Amino acid sequence: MNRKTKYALISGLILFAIFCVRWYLIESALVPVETGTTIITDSDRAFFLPTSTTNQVVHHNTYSLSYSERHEQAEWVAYELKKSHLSSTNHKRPYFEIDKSVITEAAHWRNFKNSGYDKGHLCPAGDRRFSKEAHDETFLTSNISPQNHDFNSGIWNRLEQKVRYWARKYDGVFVITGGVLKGNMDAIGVEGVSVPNQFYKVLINRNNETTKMIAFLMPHKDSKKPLYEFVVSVDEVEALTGIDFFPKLDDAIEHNLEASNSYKGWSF
DNA sequence: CTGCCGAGC
DNA sequence: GCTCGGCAG
Repeated sequence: MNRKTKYALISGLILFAIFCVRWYLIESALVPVETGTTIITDSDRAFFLPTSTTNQVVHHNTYSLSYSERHEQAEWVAYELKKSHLSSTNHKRPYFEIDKSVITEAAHWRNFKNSGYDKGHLCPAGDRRFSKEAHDETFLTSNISPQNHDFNSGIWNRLEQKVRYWARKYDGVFVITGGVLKGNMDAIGVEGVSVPNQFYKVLINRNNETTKMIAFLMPHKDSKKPLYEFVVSVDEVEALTGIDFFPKLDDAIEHNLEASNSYKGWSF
């Protein structure tokens, strides 16, 4: 073996080793990775983004998410719902696609086939009707969680409609939503997508001088109860999920608002 | 609105 | 495999 070949071989091995180590670090969530189709710079979305407990954040054009490889779904999905986003345009529902921006590989929709669970949107298609691109972007498997159909089309749907109502009434809200990926959960499909026992939504609205927030925590089952009975403090959702919701918000404001479970200022 | 599924190509 | 259209909560 000549010198040149030896050099090529060794440098190849080193590069391969680096690749393996990097992959291991990403897979075990030891280093943060940030990927996606867009770069968030200076916007409300960048400001209101929660922390990631899984170290894997993906930015799409109209929403961001933190992916949990272990549970094969997002631990949160975050997006702005502006008043101007609200639209009655109908789009054809496309097929769900695997989110290629998820490095550890997002789940295949086949996991949901015959599972008895809906492919429940986290960022609802109904919130992204202002363009075909935005609408289709919600049909990624990184944006869905297994949901009981009665829950999805029932109380969860009612909550999503309430969010649209507030977006119109209060000139936009920022939404963070997901399943609580804790405790003993059922799992579906070959890849074992976890079925959350609870789902949450955290909303914030900032207008001129005032900032207000509200959080909901719901058991994964349908209910006829009024929505306000599911209001909790943001602190409670944080304690449950380990997610820090508004790390960039002024500490004093953050502390007060997150401790409150009052829904004053949010009309039902 | 939220979805699923079967027929037909 | 994909698309259309019907059906259900």
